[in-house]
Amino acid sequence: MAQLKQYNHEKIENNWKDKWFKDNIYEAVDFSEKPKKYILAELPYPSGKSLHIGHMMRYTVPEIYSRFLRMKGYNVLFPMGWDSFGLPAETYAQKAGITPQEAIAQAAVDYKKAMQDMGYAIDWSREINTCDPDYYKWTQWTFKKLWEKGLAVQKEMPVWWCKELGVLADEEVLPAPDGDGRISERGGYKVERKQFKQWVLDIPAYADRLIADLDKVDYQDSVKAAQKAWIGRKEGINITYQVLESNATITCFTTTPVNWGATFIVVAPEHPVLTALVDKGNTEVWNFIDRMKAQSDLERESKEKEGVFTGRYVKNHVTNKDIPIWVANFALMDVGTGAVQGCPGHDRRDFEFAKKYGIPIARVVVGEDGYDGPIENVNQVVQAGDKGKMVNSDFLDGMEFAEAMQKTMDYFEEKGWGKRVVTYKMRPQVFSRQRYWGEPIPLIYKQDGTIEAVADEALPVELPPMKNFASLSENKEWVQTIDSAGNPARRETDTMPTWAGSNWYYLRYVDPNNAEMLADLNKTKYWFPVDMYFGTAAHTTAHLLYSRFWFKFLYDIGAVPLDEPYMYRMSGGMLLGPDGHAMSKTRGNVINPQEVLESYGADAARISLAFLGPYEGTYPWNPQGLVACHRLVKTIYEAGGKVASVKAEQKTLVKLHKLIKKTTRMMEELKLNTAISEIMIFTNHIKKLEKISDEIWKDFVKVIAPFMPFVAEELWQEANSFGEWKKENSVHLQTWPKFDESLAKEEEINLPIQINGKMRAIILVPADLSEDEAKELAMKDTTIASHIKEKEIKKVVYVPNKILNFVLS
RNA sequence: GGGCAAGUGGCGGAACGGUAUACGCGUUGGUCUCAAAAACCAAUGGGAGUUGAUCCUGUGAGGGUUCGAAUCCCUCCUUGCCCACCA
Repeated sequence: MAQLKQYNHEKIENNWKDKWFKDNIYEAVDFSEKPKKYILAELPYPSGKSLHIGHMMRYTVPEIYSRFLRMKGYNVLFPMGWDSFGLPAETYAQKAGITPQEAIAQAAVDYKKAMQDMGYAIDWSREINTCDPDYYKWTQWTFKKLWEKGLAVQKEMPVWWCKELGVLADEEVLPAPDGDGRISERGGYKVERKQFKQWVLDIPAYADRLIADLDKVDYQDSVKAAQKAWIGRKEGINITYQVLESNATITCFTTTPVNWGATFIVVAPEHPVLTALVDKGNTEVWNFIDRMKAQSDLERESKEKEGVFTGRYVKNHVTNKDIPIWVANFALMDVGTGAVQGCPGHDRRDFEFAKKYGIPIARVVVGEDGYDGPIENVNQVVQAGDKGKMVNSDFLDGMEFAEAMQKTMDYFEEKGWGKRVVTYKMRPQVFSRQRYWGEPIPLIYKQDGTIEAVADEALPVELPPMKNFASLSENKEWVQTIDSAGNPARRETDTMPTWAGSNWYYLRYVDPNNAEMLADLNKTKYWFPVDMYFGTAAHTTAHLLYSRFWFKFLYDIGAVPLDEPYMYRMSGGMLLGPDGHAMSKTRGNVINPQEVLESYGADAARISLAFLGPYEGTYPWNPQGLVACHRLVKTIYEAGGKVASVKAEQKTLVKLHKLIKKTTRMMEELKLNTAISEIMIFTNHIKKLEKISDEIWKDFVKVIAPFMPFVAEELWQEANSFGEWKKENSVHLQTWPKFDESLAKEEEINLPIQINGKMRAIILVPADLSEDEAKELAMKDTTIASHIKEKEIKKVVYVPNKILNFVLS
């Protein structure tokens, strides 16, 4: 009589959690003989009480994958840490009425516990925390190097500002409910645009390398395309115009050969040339400029095109006509040169503007439709970059658009009117926040106004504890310091943005306690590059790009031995609420992971998350799926009661080896959902058996180990009758089972028979038939025979074990 | 407007150019039960039929390549994501 087993997930999970943790069974060993795999998942920023179920979805798949690799014989690094600086933590602390330090200390404990409850195979000896002074010492150190190399510079930038809260980040600002301007998310105060000095990182200096080195890595094409699009490299020409009756010049950037169609110039309201062009007394123009300056880029966009004529002209080099200079809202100071030559005949935006203000419209490009008559409506505008031929453009006439651009640039350079340039859409990235909760920027202002870096020995510049933690500038005592000469000086009170610490956290994992440098070069050499980087789709552009920049910089200063951190990137979607909408408290569709774990256990939670679909997808949470997964775990556990030392039954053996073969391939391809299907199929088979051979059982338990680590450990210990816990006896340190190709193969197969490519019958035949044997057996099938009758067989296509196709006349 | 994905049952999704819809959910019927739940068994793309061996049709639409297409190619449509008055 089979032993009756009762599945009690709570008991099983509590039994193993602590044992695994105490013995750190998932330790990643530096310089091990085994080949290494570095599996990285984006670290969470703790901004709530504990792990969200969305986090669990993001971590469970990489974690199962890392377990598989460990069992496959790799020395696996699967680390975890906390991205703890920045607004989310600060906001959470404020709501909870505690300091960010307290909030993070508690969150780290809670998040870690939640991950242990899920059974995550993390080497906790490598845990890092970006707000730990021993960590941010090196974030500051790297910033100092960036500053020394001239890659961190100060720049006047428009920022959001309000009297009550000071400078605010974009995400802290909301549109005002009455539609008039913006308000702060917290407090609802009126927010305005102001120019402030900000630290920026000159990431565009690395733009070409960031594009070129994509060839060194193996990201998906879509990820590479996104990286390139974000950088936005463009080749074009800067054309300089002399303003008539003035010393001033205006330089316009263009990528299109449409100078014969340029009928006006438009400059951004912030353009410095305006002071030279427009008289102080010209209130119409200045009022317009002031009104535009008060708006943000965000507000200016999506508004109707609006502009004012400055009263000045330039001469178009090629048409020799005087063309007017306008100021308009759609010209942006930080795109190109802040001035555009308006070519309304081919550019929809210029067209709308010209139409509105009665500026002449000239056609210089003919589209594929060949239409070259007068321009009456928007549909006749040939867009830049479109395939088209030049007309009304002197020596360019008849040329293709792209060729004409090259010729135009040659011509303008020859004449000295312009110069070829490369521009990037990517701009220097703002790197300072006027907030408390971030890494202090390790610079000081001397009495004479010059800037000096804090000495290496004085790093880290620690964040002083503050009760009211709005901004460091409020801490007068901390701000006062002395410079290297011993004179009074003032500390920089800006802190770094959230993404400072997350630019290099993956490096620290290889050597988390190093007090001498970011990470030992040999350890970095051993573990890097990251073999697989899992994260959310939202981080595939900016985070990936900025951290690649940061890493390249570290390479340039000799702090790391290679210049690309990640070999492969896997971007995942979101977990939605059961109703198919993003989880939110207001919708009331938030899933509480604690309840899931209590009711169904970690093993069921893990597989239900991995079973939803491929990692890349976005899925609604499926409560029924969870129940089904719980049933699967329970069935497997109870089947353990039927294990006996009996001879392996052939049929089951074949199914086992097919299971191993398929799951191995699926795990390698990261198709965890189908791997779980295979486990279900095998489980459906063994639950019908009277007795299960222990040899088969042990291999099966190893297969399920990465997916359901708790129940697998329990069953493994039982099956081997291990008494007292020993680390080396853990199922998770065993080797992934090998499959026997001859066993994984069916002896009899269903061979589909087609007539003219149409499926007509399936016959059960021995595997690996010759074509003649297959033909003979197929002919015996009545359906096939009736189809063929006396018709002539023109051709036979036979793919062994796959298909037999008769082509009839 | 640009870039990148993706369109398969009632739903999540399977399918190295070779049996379309594996696995799971849901639904329906059955077993068990006083009854319900749970569990188990069976059926489940649509249609026709002499309803247990058959046929037609079917992977967003339309073409093409092929003995054979969800899969490869072309055109179009739709959806999602990212970027965007980008000069």
